[in-house]
Amino acid sequence: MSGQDFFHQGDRVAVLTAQPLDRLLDYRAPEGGCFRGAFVEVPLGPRKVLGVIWGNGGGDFDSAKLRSVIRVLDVAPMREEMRQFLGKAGDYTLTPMHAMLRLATRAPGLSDPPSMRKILRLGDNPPERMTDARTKVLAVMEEFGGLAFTSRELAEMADVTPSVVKGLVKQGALREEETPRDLPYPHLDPDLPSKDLTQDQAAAAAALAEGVQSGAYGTTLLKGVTGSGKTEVYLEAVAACLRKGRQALVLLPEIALTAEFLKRVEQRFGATPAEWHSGATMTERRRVWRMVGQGNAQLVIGARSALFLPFRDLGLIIVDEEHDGSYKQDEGVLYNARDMAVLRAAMCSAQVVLASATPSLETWANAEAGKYKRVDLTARFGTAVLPQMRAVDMRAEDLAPATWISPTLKQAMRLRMERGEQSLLFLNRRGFAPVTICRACGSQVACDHCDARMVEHRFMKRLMCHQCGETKPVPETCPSCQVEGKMAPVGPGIERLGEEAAALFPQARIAVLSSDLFGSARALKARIEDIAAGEADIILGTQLVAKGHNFPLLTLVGVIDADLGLQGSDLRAGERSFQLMRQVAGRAGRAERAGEALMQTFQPEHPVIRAILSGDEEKFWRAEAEQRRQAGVPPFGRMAGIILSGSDLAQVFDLGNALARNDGPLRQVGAQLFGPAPAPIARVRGRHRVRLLIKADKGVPLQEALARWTAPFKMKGDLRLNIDIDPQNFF
DNA sequence: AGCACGCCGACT
DNA sequence: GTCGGCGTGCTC
Repeated sequence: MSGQDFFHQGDRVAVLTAQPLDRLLDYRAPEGGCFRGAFVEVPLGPRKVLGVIWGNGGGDFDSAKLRSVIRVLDVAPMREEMRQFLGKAGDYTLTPMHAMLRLATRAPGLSDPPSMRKILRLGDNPPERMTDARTKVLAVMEEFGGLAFTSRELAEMADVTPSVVKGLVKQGALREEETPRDLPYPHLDPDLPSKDLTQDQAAAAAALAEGVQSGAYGTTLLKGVTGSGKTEVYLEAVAACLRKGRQALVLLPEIALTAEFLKRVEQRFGATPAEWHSGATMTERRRVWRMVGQGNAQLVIGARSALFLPFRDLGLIIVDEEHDGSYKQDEGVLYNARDMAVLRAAMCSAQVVLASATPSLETWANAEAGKYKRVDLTARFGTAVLPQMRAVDMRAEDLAPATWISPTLKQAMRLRMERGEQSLLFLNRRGFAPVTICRACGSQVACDHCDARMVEHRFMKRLMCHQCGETKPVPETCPSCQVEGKMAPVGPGIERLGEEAAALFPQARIAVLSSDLFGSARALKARIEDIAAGEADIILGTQLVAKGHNFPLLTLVGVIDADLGLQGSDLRAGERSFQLMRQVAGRAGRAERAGEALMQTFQPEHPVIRAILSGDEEKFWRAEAEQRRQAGVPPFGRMAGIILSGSDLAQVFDLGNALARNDGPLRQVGAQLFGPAPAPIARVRGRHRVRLLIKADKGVPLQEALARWTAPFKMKGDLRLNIDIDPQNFF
């Protein structure tokens, strides 16, 4: 601990604001003084901004010019461990502190006083004249005496008009009270009966609970195949955490999954927990933020940004589907929520549970090295069994041009149709056709703003760039050679696959699940529920369907192009294909019927395909780990990506070359520099992008070297430099 | 981030 | 003459 924790009026204090200044500003402590960590409002130029008392003032600023903190805000002060967490996370990701503070204050109305509303309590004077309506109201008050209702809520619950309630208030039978509008979340009861756990599950739950009870930091990989009851198991860890009186956080990769998850929490703990994600309303966000800080929210279900909520006593973080790519933020502050969860837990002596059927190689290696504990769930819950996995060798299949469903797969689907079961076809390509080509000159339609091909979306009758979202009509004449009527779609997208399936099975009910076909997460969720209830015979899906939805009638999964993602220079391609296919295969046969997974591939002897089919995951990971170790890449070496962008390509490249010429600080730590080279998508929204890649041995102070290296470069005009530590895609 | 200051072009 | 373009720099 450095320095004092309380500052008297007039003391010099250093304040961190969310304004993009790369230093703290000194102020005088306000009337009444303030504690370190207090959220305050400070004058900055002509404005008032939010800040946090960070510590003693530095002193090199003219004291005559010092201004005073305006006031201390009425929210829980930032805790010491949170300040440390922000500092370390900022150091790790090379993010300036003002941006870290912004992450930690993503709630509206922090500088407003807590908003109030009128609620009703039982008064001292029973009403002189009793009526039926009045009896009903008072009965409700008796029954839920401890709870607070507004007059509208009370009237609704008692099934009377608001004027009855008003009359009772006037008589003094009820009295009005001002309370904060942001109410504590309902109490969750960890001692409600849990679902029956198998022996395997109970043992796993006990192991996790033991960690939580220790009250110390620890990370555990909870590895369980789809349907093994991971959720039930880690909810027991949550129960242990709640019993200890500490708060818990469950991170989910996909908003669409939260609704289903909330139901399970309610079943287990008797009430709904707090929810934090981008879709939440302002009011909800404000309530969550404040209640979490006061310790009045025991459990938060959230997206990755929930990691930056001001927990009062966080004891457990669950990262569900920890391998999911969406935990890596790829815009603004670049951080990986999985790694930040571990960091935050270490700072506040909490436990982390990384749950996945197909862990990331990083997590697998950490468990292997003994840095993480590992708990395996092997048996599938109930009577469900793992699907049979089989490759369909596409070289031997007789396929008509512009079709992608092999006879073998078709036959398997027909069988499901006859049995009244569901089939799912997986193709990770949105739209109708990934390429539109001119049959006269061979040119492909590209985006005008990016170096990406335009993807045809037939349902909206336009071409779309998946990079920037730009759309244009499908051209009649070739933009390149002006020949008319020769433009043709090439390759399959999920929509086109839908047409093929409809032609093969005209009587089947076909559901296409692709993110761009749904306006809202709500609509998507509703559709998924319908499908789970049997509202479709054939389901076609992109990435979306690989994410843990439960379809009881599903017994066949067909992977249309298992080779997608195997090729290319992306180091993680093998890992990703493996995870995706295991996950998708796990979709089949979750209930009592046995499932089957068919993978259409042109290279059935590829090690990744073989590892998936063999079902020997450990073998796959060991081989993959060995490859990475030899290449000296994560998790056995360190990497960082630099993305330079700007509207003028020459300027961007000049900067890249200047950086490469002056790489002294990098060479000092033995790091290698690659590039500059055009980024794979070299242009996004009219901005040119150039990429540099840095590779270093594990254990070198890479961040520090990067900071020293890039600091001398001033960004002129619209030039931007972004540093991505541990990049996910290092093309 | 905002918001000032400031130094050049085309208007009432 | 002055209104206004956005480059540069400051905010305790």
